Amino acid sequence: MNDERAQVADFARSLLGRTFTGHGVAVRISEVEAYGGVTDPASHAYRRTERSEIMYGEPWRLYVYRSYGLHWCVNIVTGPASIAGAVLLRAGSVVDGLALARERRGDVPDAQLARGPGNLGHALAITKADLGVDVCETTSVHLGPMLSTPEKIRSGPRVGVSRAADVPWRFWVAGDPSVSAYRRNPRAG
DNA sequence: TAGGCGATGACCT
DNA sequence: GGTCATCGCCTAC
Repeated sequence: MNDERAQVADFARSLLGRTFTGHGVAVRISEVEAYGGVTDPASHAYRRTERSEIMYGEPWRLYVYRSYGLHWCVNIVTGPASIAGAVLLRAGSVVDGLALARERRGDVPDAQLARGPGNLGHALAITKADLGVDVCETTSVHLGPMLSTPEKIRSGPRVGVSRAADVPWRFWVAGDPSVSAYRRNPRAG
């Protein structure tokens, strides 16, 4: 089981530096969080419900959910299906479609266009309509190639989760200005 | 069927 | 540093 959990963390790290395109805007991924599925109390897949069902299926699918009624958060299902792992895309820097991203996000500094999971989803115009798409297919939402290997990857506790908050499964590119600030969930103890 | 709560972000002091 | 908007989903009744 530990090996499978390590796979999810490796998957998360491997996404850093890759591009992710959503409806005409592309970002270079700078921050992610890994969720270990059935063995991870912080994961939506910890309980198998209709919503989390997609994480028990094929890897490379998009899992989109709404947070606090306002924000769309973007996850990539990693597999293996036996543990229902997924990786949350938390932040990135816009590398293509800058004008469109600015239009969607309004008057904010470029480094903040896709800073934080809600903002990233907004900049890429990801909604529930994109739930379940295969990100390896070159459609309006897809995962692109590695732009450049990140020089230094750092890790730390995940942001905002109230359970298993001390598991260091947040990974980010050191020094990247688009990485969001760490904030601990007040319920995490 | 009702109530509680959250993998957030923006704005306030 | 603290507060709050806002609504879909999950759980308990």
